[in-house]
Amino acid sequence: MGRQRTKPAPTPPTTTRGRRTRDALILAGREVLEQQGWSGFSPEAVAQAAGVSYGTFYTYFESKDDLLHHVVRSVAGEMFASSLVPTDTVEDPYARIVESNRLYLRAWDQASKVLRLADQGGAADESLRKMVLEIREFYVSRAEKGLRRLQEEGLANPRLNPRLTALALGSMVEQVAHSRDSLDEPFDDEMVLDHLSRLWAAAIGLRGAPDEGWAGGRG
Amino acid sequence: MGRQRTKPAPTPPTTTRGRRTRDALILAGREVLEQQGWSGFSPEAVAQAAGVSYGTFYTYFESKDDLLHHVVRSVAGEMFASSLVPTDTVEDPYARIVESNRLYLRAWDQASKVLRLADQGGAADESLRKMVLEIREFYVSRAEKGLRRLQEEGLANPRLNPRLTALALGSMVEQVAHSRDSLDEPFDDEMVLDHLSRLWAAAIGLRGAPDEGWAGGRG
Amino acid sequence: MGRQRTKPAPTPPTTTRGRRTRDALILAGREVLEQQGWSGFSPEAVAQAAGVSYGTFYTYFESKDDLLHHVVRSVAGEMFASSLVPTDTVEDPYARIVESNRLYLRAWDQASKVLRLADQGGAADESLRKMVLEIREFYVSRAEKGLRRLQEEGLANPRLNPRLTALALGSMVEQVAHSRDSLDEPFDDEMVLDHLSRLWAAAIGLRGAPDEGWAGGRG
Amino acid sequence: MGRQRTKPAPTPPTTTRGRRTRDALILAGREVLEQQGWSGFSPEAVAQAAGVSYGTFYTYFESKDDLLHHVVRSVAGEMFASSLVPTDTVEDPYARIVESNRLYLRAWDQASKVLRLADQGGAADESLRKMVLEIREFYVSRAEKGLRRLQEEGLANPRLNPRLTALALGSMVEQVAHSRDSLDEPFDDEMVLDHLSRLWAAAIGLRGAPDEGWAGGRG
DNA sequence: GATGAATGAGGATTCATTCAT
DNA sequence: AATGAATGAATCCTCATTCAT
Repeated sequence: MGRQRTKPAPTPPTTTRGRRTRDALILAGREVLEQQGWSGFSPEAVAQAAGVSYGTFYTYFESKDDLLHHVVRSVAGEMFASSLVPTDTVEDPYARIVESNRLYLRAWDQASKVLRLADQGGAADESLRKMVLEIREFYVSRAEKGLRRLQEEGLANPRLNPRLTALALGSMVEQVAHSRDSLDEPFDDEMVLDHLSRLWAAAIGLRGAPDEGWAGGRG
Repeated sequence: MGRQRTKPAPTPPTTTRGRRTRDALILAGREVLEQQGWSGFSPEAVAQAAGVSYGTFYTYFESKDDLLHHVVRSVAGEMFASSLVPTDTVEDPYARIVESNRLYLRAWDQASKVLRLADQGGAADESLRKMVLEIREFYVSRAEKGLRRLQEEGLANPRLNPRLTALALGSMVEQVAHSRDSLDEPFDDEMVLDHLSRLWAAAIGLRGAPDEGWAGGRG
Repeated sequence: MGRQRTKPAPTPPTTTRGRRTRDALILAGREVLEQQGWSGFSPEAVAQAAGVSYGTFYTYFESKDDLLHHVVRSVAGEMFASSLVPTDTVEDPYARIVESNRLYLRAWDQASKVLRLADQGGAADESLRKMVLEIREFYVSRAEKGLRRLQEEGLANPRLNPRLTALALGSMVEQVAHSRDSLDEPFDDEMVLDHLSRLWAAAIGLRGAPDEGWAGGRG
Repeated sequence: MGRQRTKPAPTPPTTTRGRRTRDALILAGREVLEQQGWSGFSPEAVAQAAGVSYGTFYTYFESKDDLLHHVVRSVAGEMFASSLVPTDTVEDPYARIVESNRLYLRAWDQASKVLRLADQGGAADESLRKMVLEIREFYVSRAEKGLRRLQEEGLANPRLNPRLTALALGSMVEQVAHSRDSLDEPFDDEMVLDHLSRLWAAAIGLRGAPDEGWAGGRG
């Protein structure tokens, strides 16, 4: 008797004002998450940070988790967008590594807080974890392809497993990006980028890398 | 003059039975944390996992946070303990890198879940974050010293900043240890250890490393 | 730097409905306290007495103690308000004593339960005790001034310390007001008021008091 | 089938050691109550104050309330004991008032904290309230008898209701005894006793009282 | 759409009391 | 008789979500 009353899933806003409020909430959610972590991430705090009242939150989002998804998706989207910069035009392999790392470093710098949180999941949410894995996969497989090509061209150590190597070196960049702001140490951006790139190049035995045969020739 | 009604911080158990219960709670806390994350980490769940009633929880710990501290401290203690294995007896530099990585990898494998959670802090607890940083620092500075010595002996690339390099390569190992179990991929332990060590050695330009002059001589 | 995660002190209600609910809770708190004492004074009981759910309690009060403060403040406010009745228009000193006592008696009658409880403090709360002391002080110092004037006019025994005397006689009235309802005895209001006033007047040796030279002459 | 298992009501201790422990607990209970009020009055706190372990508490007392009864009974007993000092030997009525007040004041000084607490009852315990009333009654009826005799002898105002008057003046003394230590003011014991007695005497119109016809004769 | 008051299930904590040693 | 660990019902409080205006 009577229709099953499910919660009226918030519809996308139709007015400009609605869209603006919605975007403000997503942005505020991200900020709260970055600055206060899980413990501060409440609908109330987010609404307040966005400058709207508590009730408005539920005008746009089904639940707290719903907002979280939108936040993560937004961050992920940003990462993908930033990675679309074409690096293939660069000819020099080492320069390409530097550019890749620059992008990866910058992207993780922005996103690491939110993505790490998503990785461990408030409610052990599988779909969030997946999203994070997809992002990693995107970068890792790009690095893997790059390495494989270099190996084929005889410019990199062919004895390395491209997948595992890409994973390890990507891990290096990601973790440095993340832990950098926990440090007291004053490594400036360029120095970090320079070292990561040189370590990366040397690790894969890149021909023509800056540190190749660092002592001016081998024995 | 206003008397301070502080909660009487639980005293350490005096009997054997007490100590056993307490230890069981810490262990159970760790297991719950590893298996269920924040969301499952409740005094009740921990007490149940330890096979005691939840009232007993408060016989030994002031609060949920108090237990968390003890869990983290215990994990940290384990990491330090495992690192005390003397590697200095090994003569060959590359073998030493392998051994170091084996230990680090194994240690993080055990501890990474708890430590990552602590890093992001349930209650944004500063002291927990510090504990995690201390652990990292311990390993990083050990790697730093090792690298510095190799540089002095002319066995590693002297143009690398030892601190930053140690940080980056340590990050690589830590992050691989952590992300390994999120992966579908079947890289076995020895293969991972082998690659990480070779990448590490190549990255610092170690003389006599397995991949040195990987193509049997440079063009 | 360690961010302080303080509970967001409930904001005063902005709407009429809110204010009504809040007031109802304070009133209910007082009733519960009067009728059931400490042991019945729970957020749940108060909310129920106010006809709202217990969650609502925390919309307006930080804690049980917070409500207690508001209740006491409200009672205290009432006492002060009731004391603002001008008695200075009355010319006859004895009539003035009677009026003062009538007010004091009535005020304590209303308030004594709550104030006694506050005096002994659920949480040994210093600020509550202070509030009670302030109320006493208000009445005592008023009586003190009255007595001093009578002494100056030669209408009261000048050998009495005005402060100590006011304290003692005020104590008499307060304690009678309080203990009256513990008694089985059927002293009606007017009789009590009459006796207290006559005792008071006689105690300070008021000229022209009802019982002055009670036997129609000494000697 | 088997006896009804009621809790084995603690038997009075048989050994000297047992009696000593028991007494220590009652004394400790009183001290805790005086110093910390209800909120601090826990079996654990009492046991600790008595220097025994928590469990021992229940060797001697059925429950927390049981101890409370014993404490109150002990305080009451002390009050009664102190009142047994014979004052009837004193001939001068005013001197007798002074002596009575001295005893009452001293007795309440000791006992007021505990008795006030008992009066309001942790668990609204009727029997405790009764005990307090009995104590008051004891003193009040004694004062009442004294007043009645004085009235019969033509030494006090016969128009006063002896019962109500005794109640009021007893209230004065009791309340002053209680509130004295809340005060900042430095009224010394003798001064307080002196004023209370003179106010009392004047209030009942005692012939031959110190302040009778304070101005050296009436109109 | 927006608001903020209201809701109550769920989680943390206390503490009087019991029990095994 | 003494000890102190163990128990769990009762209590305080939180916070995601709903609702009346």
